[in-house]
Amino acid sequence: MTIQLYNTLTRQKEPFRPIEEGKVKMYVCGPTVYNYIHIGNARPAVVFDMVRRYFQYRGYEVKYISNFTDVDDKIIKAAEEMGEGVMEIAERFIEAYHQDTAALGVQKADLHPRVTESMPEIIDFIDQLVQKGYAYESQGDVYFRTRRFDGYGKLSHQSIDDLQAGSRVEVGDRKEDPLDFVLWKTAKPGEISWESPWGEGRPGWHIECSAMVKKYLGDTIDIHAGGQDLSFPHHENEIAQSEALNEKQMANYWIHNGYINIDNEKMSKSLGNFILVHDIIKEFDPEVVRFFIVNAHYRSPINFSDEQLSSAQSSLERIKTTYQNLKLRTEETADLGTQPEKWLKLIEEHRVRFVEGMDDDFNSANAAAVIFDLVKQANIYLSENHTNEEVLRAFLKQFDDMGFVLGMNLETKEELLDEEVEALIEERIEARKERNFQRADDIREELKEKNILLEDTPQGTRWKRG
RNA sequence: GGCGGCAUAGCCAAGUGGUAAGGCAGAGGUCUGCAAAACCUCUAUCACCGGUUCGAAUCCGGUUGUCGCCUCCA
Repeated sequence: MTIQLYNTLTRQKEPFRPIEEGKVKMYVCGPTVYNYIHIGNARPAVVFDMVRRYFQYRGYEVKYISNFTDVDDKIIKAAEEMGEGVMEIAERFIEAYHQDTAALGVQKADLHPRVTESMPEIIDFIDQLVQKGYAYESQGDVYFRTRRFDGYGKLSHQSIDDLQAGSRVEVGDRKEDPLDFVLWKTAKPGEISWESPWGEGRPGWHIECSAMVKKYLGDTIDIHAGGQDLSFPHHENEIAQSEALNEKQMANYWIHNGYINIDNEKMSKSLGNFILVHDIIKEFDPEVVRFFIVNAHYRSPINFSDEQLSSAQSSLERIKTTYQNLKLRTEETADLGTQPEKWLKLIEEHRVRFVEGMDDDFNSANAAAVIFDLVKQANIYLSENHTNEEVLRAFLKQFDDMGFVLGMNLETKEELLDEEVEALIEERIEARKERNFQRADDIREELKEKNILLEDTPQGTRWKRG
């Protein structure tokens, strides 16, 4: 089976065929760093991390690049408001980005190139477009001649005339045509700027990705990804720039994640209805947030609410409890289970179903359903008196693999309890042996107030944090 | 105005031609000293109308609702 993925370019699912056997070159548009990231920004980070993990799981070598836009109008504005330098602001929020995404289980990209570190390539890119007649200088700005590029609109499936008919296309008096977009902006006095053949200035927003993709991954890459709102105009413009210059298809597959909504409306910085990852992880475990995101298909819009997160929390708890119980049982089981073959076969069937789910355009919602099915089977198995170590390990291995792909670490950190609590648990075990249930219940109640929940299982008393 | 998505149980969410995955919540039962966890059982004909088909949530046409893109945005 090959992996099928929905290509925005063709609007259909296509089998994935890499440019180079066994390898995936992938570029994901990263954030403009002038604030903490919100949940909407977190979604592409999480889902494309999952895509990357799945390719890894399937044995591909993935080269994954994600940029930082560290100079642009919004950062300049933020810098003015906060009375800080542009570079300082960017640096601070890049650091915060790494912290927040790491909390969400996102692996770092192989490279996180920044605009300010790619200036020679960007300038060179623009220069070549000018030489080829695809761009022109106008009072220190440089614009792309949109109509010159034949395929314009092929990603967003809009005809160039429809776009022009849209009333919102900005008409700049420096432009030859309202559809033209800026590649290089001349600097206002005092603004951060770089030298160029067209004077002091800085890059327009779209050119950076074209330049970085070319520099780090080449003229044609396998997958270019980003949020749905980037498909137009950002990705459309990237295609125009790159393909005008390179005369090769920029990316074979374009994939876009759906929005995160609040009260059914798109979460966005400009609407102001956003929730920062930074804040939400004070309330919910970051892995709950990740599970919530991964539990829906990446192209579907999802509504964000505390209620939904609580639901995700309970769901995740179910998986973890079973995983824990499997672990516990391996420590004390003997190899005397009956019919191990039957169970090993069943686990294998779940493995196959999981792969089928993920192969189908990274359908993690279906993949998650497989996990829950396996949880149920594991629970049934655990209720048997005799278990077999090989089977238990096979269950654990399968959960580990699926957890890796979805980015969930099912292992709980070994936490130590303080001596006082330790002693109370011991006392309670004794009390129960003596059938002094009153005392046992009192202790359980007392520990509950300390957020430590006790569970009496056939294998003994277990505790967990509430 | 142009283009596109979505509409499945109380909530969330898969399913794109053969009679509705999974999770959360709820009800009943089993197990347990009790509780927790777990297991078993129960809860939908898929917005509406019409068409194609032996057969449609799934295809086609229309209606309604809703969201989004066409402007910075993940």
